[in-house]
Amino acid sequence: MSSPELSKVYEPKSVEKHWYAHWLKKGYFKAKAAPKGKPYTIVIPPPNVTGILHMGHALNNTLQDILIRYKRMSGYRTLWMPGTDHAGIATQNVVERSLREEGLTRQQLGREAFLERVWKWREKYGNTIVRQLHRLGASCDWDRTRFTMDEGLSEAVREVFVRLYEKGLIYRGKYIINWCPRCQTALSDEEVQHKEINGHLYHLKYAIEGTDGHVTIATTRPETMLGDTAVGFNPTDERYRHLSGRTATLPLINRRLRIISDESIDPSFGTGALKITPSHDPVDFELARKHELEFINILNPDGTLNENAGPYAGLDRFEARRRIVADLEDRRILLEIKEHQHSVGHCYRCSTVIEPYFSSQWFVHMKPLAAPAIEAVEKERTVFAPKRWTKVYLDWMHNIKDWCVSRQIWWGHRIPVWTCAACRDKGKTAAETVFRPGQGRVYREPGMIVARKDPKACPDCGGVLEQDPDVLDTWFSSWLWPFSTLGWPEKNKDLKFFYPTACLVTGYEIIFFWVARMIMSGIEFMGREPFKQVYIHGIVRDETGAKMSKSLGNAVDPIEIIDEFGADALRYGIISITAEGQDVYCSKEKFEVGRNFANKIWNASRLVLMNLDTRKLRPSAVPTPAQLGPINRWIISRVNQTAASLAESLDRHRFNEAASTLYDFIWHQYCDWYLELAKPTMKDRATQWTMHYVLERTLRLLHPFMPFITEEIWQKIPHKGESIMVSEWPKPEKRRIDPKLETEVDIILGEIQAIRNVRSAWQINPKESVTVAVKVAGDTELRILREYSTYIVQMAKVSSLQIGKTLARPKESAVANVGRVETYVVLTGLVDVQVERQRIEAALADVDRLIRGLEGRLKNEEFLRKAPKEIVDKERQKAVELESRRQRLHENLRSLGE
RNA sequence: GGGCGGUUAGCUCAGCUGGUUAGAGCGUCUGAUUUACAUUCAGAAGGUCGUAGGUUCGACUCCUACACCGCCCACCA
Repeated sequence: MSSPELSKVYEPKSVEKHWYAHWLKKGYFKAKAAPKGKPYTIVIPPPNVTGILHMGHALNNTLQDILIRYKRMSGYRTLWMPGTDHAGIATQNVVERSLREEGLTRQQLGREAFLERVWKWREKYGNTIVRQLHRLGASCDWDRTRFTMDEGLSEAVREVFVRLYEKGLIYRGKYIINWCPRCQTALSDEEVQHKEINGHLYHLKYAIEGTDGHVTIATTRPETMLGDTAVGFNPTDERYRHLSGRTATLPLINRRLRIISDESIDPSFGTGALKITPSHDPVDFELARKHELEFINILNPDGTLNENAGPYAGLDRFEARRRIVADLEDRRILLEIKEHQHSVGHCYRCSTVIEPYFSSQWFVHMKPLAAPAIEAVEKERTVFAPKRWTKVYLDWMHNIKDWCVSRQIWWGHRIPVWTCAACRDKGKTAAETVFRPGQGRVYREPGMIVARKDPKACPDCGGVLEQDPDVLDTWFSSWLWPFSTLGWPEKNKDLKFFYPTACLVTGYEIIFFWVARMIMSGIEFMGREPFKQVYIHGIVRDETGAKMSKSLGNAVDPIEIIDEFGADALRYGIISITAEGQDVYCSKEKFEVGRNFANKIWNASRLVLMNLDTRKLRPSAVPTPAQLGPINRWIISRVNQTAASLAESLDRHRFNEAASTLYDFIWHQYCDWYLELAKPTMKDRATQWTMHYVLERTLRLLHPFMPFITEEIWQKIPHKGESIMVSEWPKPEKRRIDPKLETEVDIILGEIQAIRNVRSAWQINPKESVTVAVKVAGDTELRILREYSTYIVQMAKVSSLQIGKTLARPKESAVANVGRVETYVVLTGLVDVQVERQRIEAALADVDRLIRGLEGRLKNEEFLRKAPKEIVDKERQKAVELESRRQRLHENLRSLGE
């Protein structure tokens, strides 16, 4: 950079662009495996290719970048692995929407042409989020960017499918699954969001064949009655026992229904009698299997009713509900409609009400995979932070269900299963009816082939093969992310060096979807859990607590914040409000704090640069302690103390604490106190050396949080090395930490504040100097105050300062008490006795209150006996101090009376 | 139905293993400003830490119950 001068206000835009390009060019983000190095790996939670950066991403990625930059500076071989996720359903939806604007459907286009469109779409828009991450300052190794649909990762998916299949953990089965009629695909249980809905409970009367009687059932979905094949009740239920073995008649279409009894039916719900719809309800499905009932599917994949619905065929499910309710009412079959709140499943991608749907799908049997993953967390080989998520994880894992992995969409990894129609037709039994997953037996169907490489023809008969039309759940590729991105199944150096990763940073909404499954796959395929720590952060919400979303229009756009305030301000702002694991409430104003902070740092640096004689300053020529003097030594001690507490905060993932430690140090200690104290001596070598030492160190400490501004300033002040981002993380220099000195300086700062307080209370013009007398109790204070008196004079605008142990209170003076020091500020002609009396009395009341509390404790035998000695001593000392202050205040009051 | 998180200054939130005179930012009020910064400086006001019990020498902090807000899980036909 040419000119060492800084502009008056920090302008992030050009700075950010310049340094990010520079870092990229220099290859600082690149990770190289080196057998002797210590690895530190983070894999990015791959954002959807369809995604645009929102505040959740900003938080998630800032956290990762802080860790990575911190560890990089600390000497680790860091790899932050980036990439994106093909997001099957979401991406397909987006592309279909754009097709619809052209009046087209994917079916009209056909599978291949549609997929071409998706790839084109991804070429055009898929990089948006990556570019946005650049603007955030993310130091990912971009050359390694992976995509879940690229060649290598697709190979990993195949390999995993086949291995699991060969282990007998993958099978096809006909089950009730969750069906989204809009996306027209199966969903896993995790992809269903349950919402409380105010619905209705309909009581319907089913006639009993051969009698005049009837049975009344209750249902929330009356349209499903068309799929009923039985009626049930609890065997202990006296009301219905007489119906055992009889037959009921389904209204409207007069189907004959068996009447069964089963313990699982709750007699206290509704009427105690249950209509059984095996194809459209998971509970009924189980009952039907047990009692060997008939399965009747009444739905088309798009949610309309099919030919089994008789007169209602072709109607949409909700329209059918209205019509059926009306018809039942007409025929006096509908006895009652009750308000009824219940939870209804919705598609997590499009919010459509899902239907339990009977169909043939591929499943992964999870129990055997879960067992070692449970152990990994129980034995703390993988640790959650905050800890409470451990239980959430374990509960889910202990109750894990088989994973439905087939999706009836086109965008995704095609299921590597083929069927030879000829061989299938020759086969006699359907193997799936006897297959038991997890028994070490491999699932087989006649004519079925599962293969790593696309087979050309049937290996048995040479006949034509047809591939399963379905694709795999997107999470079936994401769960391999920590090792598939490193080249697995190939064995290579990177995989060996960078796996397992150090820390996974993510939000709690994907613990089941992603985190748990990665732990399982990591152990299964790599033999080791994929990360040592899982840091779970909160979700970003708006100021009313609503989840931010584009559709609600409440989203604060991170890119807008970067444009207006700068990336560092965004990063600082979002981190400063992130208490461990707590949700984040976000509004634009929060980022002003970050901008102001950046500006403060900028201007402090300007001041330092304006005064620094960069030609004469030799950072290596350390002044002696005597040359430095107390104030320089104080700030040097402080910065090292700050470095120590910062490292601790970071290691414990207390990011907001780390942020506020830096804020407080830079703003209040370095700027407000040190630089102001140092102003008169800024041309001195000791001060110059100190200003620079502290600033340079501070910039490095701050760099992981605010990478751009720190690089910009660092480059303009004397420094060692070519970039702050590859400079060394400042370890605290313990020998420069001096707690005794800090206590002394604190007394002086308190003294200055006390005088300022008096001045302000009496409205003394800041330009006017005051005469001050300070009475101290002991020799220590006397020494300290004398030693630092020039600073008091300077900072509190004092013209004459008297210090002594036996001073009389000057006439017409106001008094301030701090610790064991009493300060008189002369206010000739200003003192209003009444006002001063009130001030002293207020202070006295305060002291009295504290003394009462202390005395209570010190008179308490048990306290004296049971409390630790240090605490008791501390309290005693406090009591002595407060007592002397009380006396002084009383004296002050008396002297007012003159 | 089970579980989790929250309830602290007007607002938004820190406060980690019990011992401080309970903190910050924003907002409010008082005052300042010919060069580091008004994206600023100095000072101030403002809190019975959701409620009720309990443990303890000592509770914002630990325990129990309750209330309200939010979230997650569960086959509430």
